[in-house]
Amino acid sequence: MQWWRARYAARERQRPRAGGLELSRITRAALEIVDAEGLTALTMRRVAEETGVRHTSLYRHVASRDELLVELVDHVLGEVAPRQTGAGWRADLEQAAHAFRQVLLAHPAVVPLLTVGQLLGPNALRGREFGLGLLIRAGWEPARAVRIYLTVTHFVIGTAVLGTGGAARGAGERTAMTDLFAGLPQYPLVRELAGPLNLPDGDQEFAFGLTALLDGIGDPR
Amino acid sequence: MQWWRARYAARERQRPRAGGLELSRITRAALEIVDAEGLTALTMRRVAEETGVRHTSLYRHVASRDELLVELVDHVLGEVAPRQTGAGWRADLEQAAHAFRQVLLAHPAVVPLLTVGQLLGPNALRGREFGLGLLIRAGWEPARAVRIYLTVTHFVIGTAVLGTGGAARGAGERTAMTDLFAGLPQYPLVRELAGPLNLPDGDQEFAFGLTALLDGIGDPR
DNA sequence: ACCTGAACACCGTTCAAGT
DNA sequence: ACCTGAACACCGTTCAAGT
Repeated sequence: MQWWRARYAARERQRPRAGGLELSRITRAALEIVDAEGLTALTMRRVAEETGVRHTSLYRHVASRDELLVELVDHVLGEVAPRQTGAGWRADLEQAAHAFRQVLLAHPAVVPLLTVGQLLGPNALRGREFGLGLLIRAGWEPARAVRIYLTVTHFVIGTAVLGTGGAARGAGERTAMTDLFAGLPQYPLVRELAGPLNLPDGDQEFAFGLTALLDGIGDPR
Repeated sequence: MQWWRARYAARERQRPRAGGLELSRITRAALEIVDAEGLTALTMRRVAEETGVRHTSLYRHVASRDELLVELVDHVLGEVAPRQTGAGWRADLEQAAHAFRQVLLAHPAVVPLLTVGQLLGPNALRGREFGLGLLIRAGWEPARAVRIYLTVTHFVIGTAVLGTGGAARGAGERTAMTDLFAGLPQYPLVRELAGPLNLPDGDQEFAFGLTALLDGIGDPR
């Protein structure tokens, strides 16, 4: 998207009135709503209500609801704070992946939004720079570093988006599912393994997958 | 979701009038709309128009738009036809993963829907049975088989959902992105690697990730 | 430059009424 | 049992008018 270039330019034009609206207030209100009540609760009217303004005023700061969502995503990405462990590139990468995952788990309603477009906001780019630097300093050839960076990033987002969909199910739903399976004799394995299949252990699956992925990737050179 | 149990029951109650509506006609119309014009074009009014009926009639066959989406997802899953290669469990699993991916690529607008809930339709369960059978026959311990099956399945869906978001960008958008990066000196690596970072080679990334994943998983025992 | 009020087109869903 | 028509509440977005 060339959105971000236009956004960067639009922000310069902004000259907030004393006590008036600001983009950051809108984004913050949006995140609060979404954290508390999910994505469907995030309407322009609701955001306006929360920021003490009429909903049509929002269009002065944001071109559309979609643009608000893009801003929201990068705002959340700003919470990721990867650090160097001093224990080598793989430990650094694993630490960054876990830090990223933790932020996503803290804002499950935002996660689906990470899949709709490219992540090109300032915070997303900061993360890219960090990840690529890590891998290149470790000796990976640039093209390979890009591949590894994208693969791991997509793995983190992918497991998060699938986990939060499934994580919505409580214990009640889980037993209902086991009941459902019990009534389907045509799928013996599905039925027999209903327990582990329906256990929402996203963290273990994440750790298993990340380890396998990095084991398979190996070392530079 | 206990949806499916209710759905299975509701279908029994159905007694279609000659020339009347049928769930399968609704689902097929929905897929056509979504394939041609994307998910936002899939409104109840639009589906009704396509099936030659008033939009309120749809609620006789489907409880809500969400339920229509669930039916649509399982309908698409029905197109996946994994087969045994005779070249071992890993080849079988890779073949199934590719077959799954191909179906998802053929219906990009449906892909995001695979992330909203559990996949419990009849076609989804058929796929589970196939995948689990494959792994258990290969000698994997049941709990391990479940883990591997879910990890690979989630990998396929995850890369598809992220790829189709990025795949929307044409050549024009790609150069616009490279231009954007060129103007951001604070991210030297992002800037230097803009080419590979913005090249939409989802298939290669998929192959790379799947190979790494399975390499890392290793062999049974 | 920013905010407001009225208005538009478009949703999903409900329900009483017909056959 | 299935289909229809009218109606409801709720969206995102536009635009002329105010300060």
